Amino acid sequence: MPDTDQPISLPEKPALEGLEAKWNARWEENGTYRFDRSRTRLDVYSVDTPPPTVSGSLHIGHVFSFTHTDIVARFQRMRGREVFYPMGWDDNGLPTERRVQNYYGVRCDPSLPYDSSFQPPEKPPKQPISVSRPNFIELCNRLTVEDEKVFEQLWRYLGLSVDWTRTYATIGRAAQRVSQASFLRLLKRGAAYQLEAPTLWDIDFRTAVAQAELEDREQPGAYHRIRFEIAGGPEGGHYAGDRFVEIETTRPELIPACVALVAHPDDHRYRPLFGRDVVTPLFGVSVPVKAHPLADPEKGSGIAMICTFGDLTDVTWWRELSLPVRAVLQPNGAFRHLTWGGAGWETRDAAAAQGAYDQLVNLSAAKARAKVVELLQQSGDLIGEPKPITHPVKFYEKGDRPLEIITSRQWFIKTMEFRDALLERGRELQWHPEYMRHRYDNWVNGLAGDWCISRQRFFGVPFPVWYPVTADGNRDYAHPLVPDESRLPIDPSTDVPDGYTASQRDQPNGFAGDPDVMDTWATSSLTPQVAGGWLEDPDLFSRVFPMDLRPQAHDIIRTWLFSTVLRAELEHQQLPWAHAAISGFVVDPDRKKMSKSKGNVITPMALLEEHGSDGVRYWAANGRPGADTTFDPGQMKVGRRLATKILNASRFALLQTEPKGDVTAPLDKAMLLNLARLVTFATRKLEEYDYTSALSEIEKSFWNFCDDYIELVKARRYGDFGADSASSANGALLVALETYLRLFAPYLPFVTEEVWSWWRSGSVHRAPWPAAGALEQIAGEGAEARFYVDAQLANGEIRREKSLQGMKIKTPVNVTIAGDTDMLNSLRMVQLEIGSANTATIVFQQGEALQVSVLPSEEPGGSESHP
RNA sequence: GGGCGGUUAGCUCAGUUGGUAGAGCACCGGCUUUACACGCCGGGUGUCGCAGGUUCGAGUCCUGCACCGCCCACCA
Repeated sequence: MPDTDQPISLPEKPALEGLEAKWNARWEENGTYRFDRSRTRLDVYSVDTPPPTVSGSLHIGHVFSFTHTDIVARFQRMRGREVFYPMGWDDNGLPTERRVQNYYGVRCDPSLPYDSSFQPPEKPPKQPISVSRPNFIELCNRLTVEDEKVFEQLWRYLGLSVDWTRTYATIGRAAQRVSQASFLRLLKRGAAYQLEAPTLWDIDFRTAVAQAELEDREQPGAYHRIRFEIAGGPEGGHYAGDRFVEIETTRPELIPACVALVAHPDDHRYRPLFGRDVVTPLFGVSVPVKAHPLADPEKGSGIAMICTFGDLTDVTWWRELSLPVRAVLQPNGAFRHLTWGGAGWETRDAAAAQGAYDQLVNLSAAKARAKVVELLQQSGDLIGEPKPITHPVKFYEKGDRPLEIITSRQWFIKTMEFRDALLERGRELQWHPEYMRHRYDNWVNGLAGDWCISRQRFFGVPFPVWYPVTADGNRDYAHPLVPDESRLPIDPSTDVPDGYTASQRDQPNGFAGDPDVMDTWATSSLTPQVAGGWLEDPDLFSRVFPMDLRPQAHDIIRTWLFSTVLRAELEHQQLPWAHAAISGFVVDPDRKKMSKSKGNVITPMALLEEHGSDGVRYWAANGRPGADTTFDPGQMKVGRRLATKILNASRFALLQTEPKGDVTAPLDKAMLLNLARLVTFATRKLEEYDYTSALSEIEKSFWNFCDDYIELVKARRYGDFGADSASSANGALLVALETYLRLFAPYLPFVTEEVWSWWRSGSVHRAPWPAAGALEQIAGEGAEARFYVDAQLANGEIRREKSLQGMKIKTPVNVTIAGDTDMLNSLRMVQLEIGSANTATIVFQQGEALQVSVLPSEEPGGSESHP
């Protein structure tokens, strides 16, 4: 029997308004969600929270998926696990960099020393001020702190049961320290390395990008059919008598970068040419014709031009066929100056080549293409007209122009040699839903190279290395200088390596800092280590790692999820978490992903204020793991109605609690048995991360409880049939109320806490999750679930008949119920309640199926329904 | 090109191991029932994407196809 362990205090007219503010204040005051670090790993349930990007704004999709995590966290907390639920802010990376530049009117110049007295002007100046990287980071911290306050306010209002003393930022000290230390350890073990190699390059951001950040976009282009002269004239094979071989390309501007032609080894058309040279049009460079199985005889003319570099296939061919490099593009995407005729640029006519090439210098790829086409037409080397096509082109996901491939020095983390281990980890991980595993497998199987983690940007975690500068002023990349781990985090643009003085920076026989920063994912791939205090607090780390849950969206499986698995494999040789719960997107009614602009039109806060946090959470809870869910204010209204119903039903249950005693009435016992079944079902579903199925059953059961059980038990509860049956009803009502409040608590934290406070001390969110066994015990001997089920069935039939006959609920009636022996035996146990609820006099009749007939009676009903 | 998911009432979605199609919303009718009009009672609505197959029986299993969405792919 639940105790009203404090005097019951019921509001006259309970309402949902203001519950968010009221309870957030109490939860904060009482430390309701504070993590108790004295608990051991087995008792802990730890969550690797996704840090939202702070430079944008939170949208409805965030509210959606973060609610899912919170439901799971609250459930686990009530199950007795100590929940480690931190919150991170992703303020590291390009988006913040751009925002800070515009907001303060500054530009980062990593060559400048730190200026501790620097203050940005009131208004951003027209001419941006150059500041050092540490100054820049200070400004980023200053601005993001403001944004993070707004985010935290929204999360609190939504009711996330986060421990707000445990926040971290991806640009914060802890994250930098962890990122740098992990990097240094990888470097020491040879799992991180530096390489000068062709790299995917964004010409606008002027930085390398990783495979995971690519996306294909359909772009208009054209096949250009171009002839190459066969060196040494016509001879043999298919090409007997031909002076030329024709290729097709979408990038004719790269002819000056051409290093070979390639065809499939089995392609009989081109076999005679293998081993021979051809001459590039316009530039007169002799290049070999090579054979390689990647060449597709079906594509174009079946023979392709290899340039350094037009696409990733070029890189493969270049590497596997050991071809030279002829680089023509600069980091900004424009053609560079170069002199023809020298080493590597041999041509049979240097003057002609120079004359053609000089017309391309400083042009973008698109403009150079038009110019080359013009030149090819003049020279007669373009065969026919270009054929327009649309084809997929690789872009940086945040970029506006196609990526180029440019040779540069970059840091990599080894991934290719761990591919099998990573696939195995993917199998070990428990995915929710299961099928999301395929995305991971797909990605790992498709990995094309090691992970490029360096970015030629400023606002990120710096690489904690310097290079010795030789006597002749060159950097000695082969022997990087690294700090001791205890010095971390460091910024090599201002900090000085051990054994050197600041005056030796960039001097002969001195040192130079690595200018690059790490990719955002190189830091956020370490969120379990950052949040769990890997280096700062090993004791804490041992209590929370490996974590239980990684919640995230499916679009970043290839980035965040994959890279976190990789880092944990490299660092700890184990999975970073046991479960991954993948949430879907919020889509608008046209099945399109909700755009940011749309999300901004309906701000999350406005939704929460209109429908209440519990209402919005209810809608979110209807989105199963992995399923895209339609934005639907209608569901939020339904959720709000449910919350209101909980207020009112609870008020009814608590309005009169005396006399209160053991549960003895068959209907009451049966109701509790059914509740026990619900608890069993909901618990199983929640353990399986199927919070949606659990909620829908809890909700269905609760509405039945309100509309059927409460109506059936009302007269008895008011004392119409004596104190004993009233005390059973009161006892059962309180048990049921307590159970429903706990079942709803993970979903509707505000209304359940409010009602809990009317009659119980402490927080419902720290109360134990209901146990089916306890309910069965209260129901006791002789309880049978079907009494409740049959009572609802018969009650429904009588209501329907009365409604169809146009009667009022209170119209007295004579009811004949026919049914088989079992049914009649069952209904006799609840005859009193069915009769009183319908003002009916009931007669039973042996029959086959349940059949109910209703006739109006002359006398006031009810009295004759006494047993 | 490869993979994954979806296609069930006007809308949003459930349909557990194959056994006569469900819920909510919306809509319509009725109800001042002392917890609740943010309520209560009742009502109609479906060739379960298409075509085959297995089975006594298929929304559910198998095969193929179509459409929608997403992921991946070396894109000359």
